[in-house]
Order: sequence, then C-alpha cells, then structure tokens
Amino acid sequence: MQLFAEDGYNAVSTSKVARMAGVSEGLVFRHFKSKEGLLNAVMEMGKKRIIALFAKVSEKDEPKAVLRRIIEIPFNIGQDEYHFWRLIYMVKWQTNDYIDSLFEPINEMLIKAFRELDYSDPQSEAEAIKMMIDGIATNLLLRRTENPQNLLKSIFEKYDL
Amino acid sequence: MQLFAEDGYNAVSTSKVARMAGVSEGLVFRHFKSKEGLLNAVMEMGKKRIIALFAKVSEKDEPKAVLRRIIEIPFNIGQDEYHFWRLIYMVKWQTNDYIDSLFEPINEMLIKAFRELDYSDPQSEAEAIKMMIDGIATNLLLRRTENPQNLLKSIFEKYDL
Amino acid sequence: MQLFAEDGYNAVSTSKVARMAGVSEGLVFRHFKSKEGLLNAVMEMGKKRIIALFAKVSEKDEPKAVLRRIIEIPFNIGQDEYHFWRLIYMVKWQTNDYIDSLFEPINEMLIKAFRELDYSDPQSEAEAIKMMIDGIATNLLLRRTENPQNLLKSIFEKYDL
Amino acid sequence: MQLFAEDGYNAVSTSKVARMAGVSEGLVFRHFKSKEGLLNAVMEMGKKRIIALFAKVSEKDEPKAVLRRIIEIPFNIGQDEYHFWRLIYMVKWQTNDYIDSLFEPINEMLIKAFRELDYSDPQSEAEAIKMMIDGIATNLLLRRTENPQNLLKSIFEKYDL
DNA sequence: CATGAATGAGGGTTCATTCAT
DNA sequence: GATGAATGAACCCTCATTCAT
Repeated sequence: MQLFAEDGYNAVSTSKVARMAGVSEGLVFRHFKSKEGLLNAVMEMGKKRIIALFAKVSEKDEPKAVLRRIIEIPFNIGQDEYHFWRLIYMVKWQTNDYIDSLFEPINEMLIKAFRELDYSDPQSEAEAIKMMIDGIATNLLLRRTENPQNLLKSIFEKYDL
Repeated sequence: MQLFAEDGYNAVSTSKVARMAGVSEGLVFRHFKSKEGLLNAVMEMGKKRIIALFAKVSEKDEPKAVLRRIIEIPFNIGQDEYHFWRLIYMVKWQTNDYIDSLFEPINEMLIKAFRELDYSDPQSEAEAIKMMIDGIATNLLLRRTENPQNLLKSIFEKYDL
Repeated sequence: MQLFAEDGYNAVSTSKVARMAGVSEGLVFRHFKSKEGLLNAVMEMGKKRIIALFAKVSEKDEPKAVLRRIIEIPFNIGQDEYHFWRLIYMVKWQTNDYIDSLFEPINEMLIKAFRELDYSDPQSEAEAIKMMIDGIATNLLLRRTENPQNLLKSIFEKYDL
Repeated sequence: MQLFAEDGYNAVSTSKVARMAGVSEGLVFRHFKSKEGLLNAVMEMGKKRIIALFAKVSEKDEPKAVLRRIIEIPFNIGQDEYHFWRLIYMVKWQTNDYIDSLFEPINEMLIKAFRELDYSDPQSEAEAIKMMIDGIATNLLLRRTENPQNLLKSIFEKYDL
C-alpha cells in the first residue's frame, strides 16, 4: 500500500514490492496472481478500514453533528490511513473506476442531514460537500496547506455549524 | 496532451505518442530531447491557454462578480481545455510539483475580493475556494457529476452571489 | 570475453552476447547488472588467469632466468589466454584505465633482476622491457609477425641471455 | 581526427563531428558519403603527415644515425601528430587493418642499416625495433611514462648508438 | 553548396510473469 | 509453500543515413 500510494501503481515494480516485503518475487505472483491482483487485494484491505471510519459517523443522530463529523473526516487523516487515502485518490486518476461505492453511505447521511435542516436542494448540497471533501483531501494529501484548522472553521461557519 | 491526460505520464510510451502523431519515434526525441521534455512542452503549451482564461477574470472589478467568475471556471472547462486540466491534475499525483504558480494570480484576486466583502479571514476563505475548485475539477474531470448547474447554484447561494 | 576481445566493448551489443551465450538478453542484466558489469566480471575472471601466469616466474631465482621468463611471456600466449590479452590491450585504448596493477609484480621482479646484473639504471631498463612486452603483445595479437622465434632470439642476445 | 583519436571510432557520433566542425550533419555525408568515408579521409590526411615525417630520416646516410632517428620518432610525437598517432593505434585494435604500409619504408631503412652494421639477422632486428616503437608509442600515447629520456638513453646504449 | 527535419534500426535496460526445483 | 533463474516484450533513447528544400 505504501509503495503504491507514494509512487503510483505504474512506477512500482513487483521486484520492489517483493524486496520490501522480504519475500521472493515469485511468491507475490503465487499469492496475488498478477500485479493487478495485488493492487485489488491492497484496495480491499484498505476499504475495510475506511468503512469502519465512516461507521462512527452514523452513530450521531443530530444533523449538524453529522455534518460536522463528515466534514472533519479529511482533516483527521492519520498516519495509518494516510497511505490508503493517497492510494485511493491516486488510483482514481489512473484507472477509470471512480470509487463511488465507498462514499455511498456518506452520501445518504448527507442528504438526510440536509433534509432535516430544511435545505432546499439536499442532493446538490450533498454533492457540494463531497466535492469539498475531495478538494480538501487532494490538498492535504499533497501537503500543501499550512493551517487547516482555520480552513475548517471557515467551512463550519458557512454551514452554521 | 491527450494521451498524457488520459493515461498518465508513465503509462504512455513514446512509441504510442509517435504513432498517434503520425511521425517516427526518433523525431519525438529530436524535438523534445526526452520524454520529460515532451511533457514540459505540453504543459507549457497548456499553461498559456489557462493563463489566458484567468486573464478574463481580472477585467471585472466588482468583488462578487470576481468570485462568481472564479468559481465558474471549473464548470466551464470546454473540450479544448479538458485535456489540459486533466493533465494538470493527473501530474499533480505523479510528480510532487503541485502547480501552485498557475493558481497564484487567482489566489490574490480571491483574497482581494474577500477583503472588500469584509470577510474576517480572507486568506482562509481564498484557501477554501481553491480547494473547492480542486474538488469540482476532480469530480467533473472524472465524469461523475450529473447536473453541475444545481451545484453551482448552491455554491453561489453560500456566498450570497 | 571472446566478443569483447574481438570487436571491442562498444561494438558488442548485449543482444549479441545473449545470443552467443544461448540465453535471453534479460538474463545478462540479471546477472551482471549492466553491460559494464559484464565487462568487469569478464576482466576479473581473466585477471586471475594472468596472475597465475605471472606467479610461475617468481619461482626462478637466477636473474637472467627471470628476465628470460618474463620476456618469453608474450610469446607464449596460448589459445586460452589469447582472448584475455586481446581484451586487455583493447580496453586500454577505449577506457583510460591502463591496467598497471596487473604488471606491478612483473615490474618489481624486473628491477630486482637488473640490479643483480649491475645495470646502471634498473628502473629504466624495466621500463624498456615492459614497453617491449607491450610492443610484442600488440604485434602478436594483431597477427602480424611471421616467425617470432627469431625475434625472441635477437632480443635475448641483446640482454646476453 | 581529434574526436576519433580521443574517443574511438564507435564512440563518436556523426552529430558530434558536425557540431564540432560547425556544419550541418547533412554536409558531413555529402562530403564523405558515410561515417567510414570520413574516417578514411581523416586517415589519408594524416598519412601524408606521417610520410613527411619519415622522409626526413632517409636524408641521413650513416647507419647509426638512421637508427637513432628512427628510434627517436615516437619520442618526438608533437601536439600536432599526437591525435593522428593515437588514431592509428586506436584503429589498429578496432579494425583488422594493421597499417603496415605506413611503416614499410621505415622497415627497409632499418634492414639496410642493420646490414651495414653487420648484424647477423637484420630482418629480425628490424622487427624488434618496430615492436619497440609500437611499445613506446602505446605507452607514451596512453600517458604513462614519466621520464622518457632515460628510457631513450637506455635503448641507445643497447644498440651502441 | 548547405541545411536540418525525418527516419528506422538498433542500443542498453526494466519488468511482469513463468516454471523447475 | 517458497524460491530465484529465466524469459521476452516493451521501454526510452541514440545514431547513421536520407532527402526535400
């Protein structure tokens, strides 16, 4: 995961993977059939972690709290999930599989929250939040932003949270 | 540009480029010195188009109009600029050169506009807009969003535009 | 060794090497890392043979016998060592590594012998012999000389051997 | 000549030649037909200089003086002839044309001189001298020898010159 | 006479994948 | 299960040579 996330799928050779894992190159193919199989396995592994992450959000019921939690998600990317997030966004641009499925539960929570807050177009609002998350993630993952906390505050204000 | 934008720098072979351009592979190297030289040339070419695009914004003086123009930018990515935008965002994830310089003029316009509108933290607001643009571009370029116009409206409302 | 010796390092393609060895081109690089690595391996291999050759000389103690043995060396280049000698002299002209180290032990034996024979400038005499060896090798390796035995005799006479 | 002499025929690209000569690459081929044609022209050019060099020797009649002159030749390689000599010896190892023709006049002078000095095998003596010249040239051209004058003296003594 | 754009074969090298052990 | 030697296709790039201008 680390290698794929840092260098991109194409730039990582299977020999590098094997070396880093401390096994023979042959073994990689025995287990994962092909390089792509390895990628799939890695993605699957990480998906579970992300889903667990999203699960925590749904516990809260109060709509504003839900929004807050969701918007905070990309700001709280820890060292552990860092590689996986980077991988996801990296892969998005290389394969054409936009990993929507991952964000589907989030999507529904957003719509529900906006509806409860009487927004006129909950669907579009949800869309806007997801885009914002993409934008935030893009920027944070590429290490550009200096003080994300101010940014978070300014977003919260926009939604009166 | 099209090839790099669609498949990513690494995944495009110089022979593919040559074939698509209808020339010999050797010629590519005669003109651009190396594969990276070709990328640079393509980027430079596109930069000019982007800069021209941004130039139009500065003509307007009224701060709300400026904001509107800027936010609209990613929604108006035409067929012509499509490949270049995709290329920029693609490259961002493959090399570590975040192409900030391109967005620098936009950044200053944003800060100025927010200041004139008496926002309390213009810097962070500008940051937020740029992230939003990244998010919007990411989504539109990966062909995910169905009706972007609603989305645009909902963003405008947020800033009372 | 044979290919490098006959055609010169530059003129030998790795594909030619692979074909002649009856293996795939990839394997050459797996074993030797690069074309230069292959050259080094070949040189190292041959060096050992040469050193073994020189070792025989030192057994003799009597100075004139030592001289005789040393001068005879290039005349006795066998089919086995032929390629390696050719390689050494070939490489000398292509890289700037004059392989002096190989001849260092010989050099000292020569000086010692000339000193014992009361030559006035043993150093220069040794130098002269080494040049002669270079000359002889050059000529024999390029297959020019017809009857080297007469030549050997005439050299021996010069040193009263 | 300089390029070929320094880097070897194979390592010099025609584009390098053209650049160094300050002309277009096409012109090189217009004049010399091919890269090999260029080499031939260069060789031919230099041959004349060498022959002129040798011509001076024949003026002297006294056999010992002739020998001295001939043996001195490689010691007097000037900056002008340096490249050509290097080229000749370089080429010897890359093509199989040993350029004997060049040395033929020298050969005959040597035989004549040794005969006049009543050497028992003038032919082999001439052979020995030529080898010595090759050895000396090899060493001087590869910049190894420190004080060639001592060496020259020690050779002269050997022939009682 | 002179240019330089264009070519195509071949250069060294990497890499995903296979397979005997 | 695990290895690593072996493969061959593809990669980026160089180069001698041609040819329209």
